[in-house]
Amino acid sequence: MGIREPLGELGCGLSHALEVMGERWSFLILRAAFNGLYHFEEFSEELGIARNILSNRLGKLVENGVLERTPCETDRRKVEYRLTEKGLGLLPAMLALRQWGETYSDTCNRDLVLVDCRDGQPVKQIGVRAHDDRELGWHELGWQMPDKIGTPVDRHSHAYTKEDA
Amino acid sequence: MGIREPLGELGCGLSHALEVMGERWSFLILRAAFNGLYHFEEFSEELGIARNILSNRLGKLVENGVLERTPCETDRRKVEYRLTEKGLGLLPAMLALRQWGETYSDTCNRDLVLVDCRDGQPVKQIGVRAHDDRELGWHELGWQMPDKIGTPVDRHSHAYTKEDA
DNA sequence: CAAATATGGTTGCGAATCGAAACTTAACGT
DNA sequence: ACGTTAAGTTTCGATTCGCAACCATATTTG
Repeated sequence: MGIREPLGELGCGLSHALEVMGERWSFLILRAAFNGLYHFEEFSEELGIARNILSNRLGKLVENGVLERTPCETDRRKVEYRLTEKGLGLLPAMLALRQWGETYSDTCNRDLVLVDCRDGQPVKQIGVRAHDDRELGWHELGWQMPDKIGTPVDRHSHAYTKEDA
Repeated sequence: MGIREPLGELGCGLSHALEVMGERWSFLILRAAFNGLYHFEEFSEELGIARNILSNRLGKLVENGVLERTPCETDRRKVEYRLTEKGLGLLPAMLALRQWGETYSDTCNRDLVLVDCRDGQPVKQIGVRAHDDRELGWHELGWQMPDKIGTPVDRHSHAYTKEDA
């Protein structure tokens, strides 16, 4: 029956990431946190999310170490949700998603550009880089076992199968 | 009532990306597609996802231009789902998520490393880069209006508010 | 050709999750 | 003391999910 298998059994880090961030609203809450929102009511108002869901998601993000929950010193009704280091580590993933969305949506808002605040120049499109900084496409990539690193991979010689994972 | 507001009203490209990829399983289907799976039964077996949900997700991914659905030439019972250019464009986002998951999960599988298949060297950690390739953290970034690009941004001089968006 | 099998779904139904609004609890502010 | 604000919790109906069974078509087998 409808019991949700944790998804974490699917092996790779992606599954873990999705367990933490894969629910509706999680990424938008994160975006709001990146944009400097701290309080429950701020998230609620900004996102228009139902309060019970917001409560649940914030709890889960805290539980998973993405946000830190601290009662406010000056006003003890308030609670502050702040990004942890782990949460900040999601910036590349979030930005990559955003850039992808911007590239392929014709309706989304492009009024603000993410820039290097030192010089005001836009950041680069996020991509996959080799150790020597070359940009790599999917066809230039392959999976290798940790003990065989450094051995070139004959990509596309075989399709992916369970045995590979 | 539980009617799902499209989320797309939240402005930026992230909302659009989440509308396309934000549902449970979507990213794992994509990962499977990147790993060379083409057919309904392959996805079904690999992921253990319910068939109706798989059908629905594949349909949505096709509808959104991430996958292309083509009946197989040689066996017309079969259907091939292949990544489009738009779908391939999700590689950085997916990899960033995976890397994040690997960094912060202690249980996930690290038996395979993504490498540059030319030389077998692992790819770099995905990050945000300035136009001159410096790596940037969140505190070095700011939002700028398109017509003011090139003007340094005084980050953190003000918190994010609705007016900024 | 008929029957069996493979592939890619669709349908029905119960369980889990989501969403909106009302309610609760505790802390300020005056 | 009284109203207000902040952060949730509860309630309840709507939606979605997961499982199993069923269906439609194409291919293989006898």
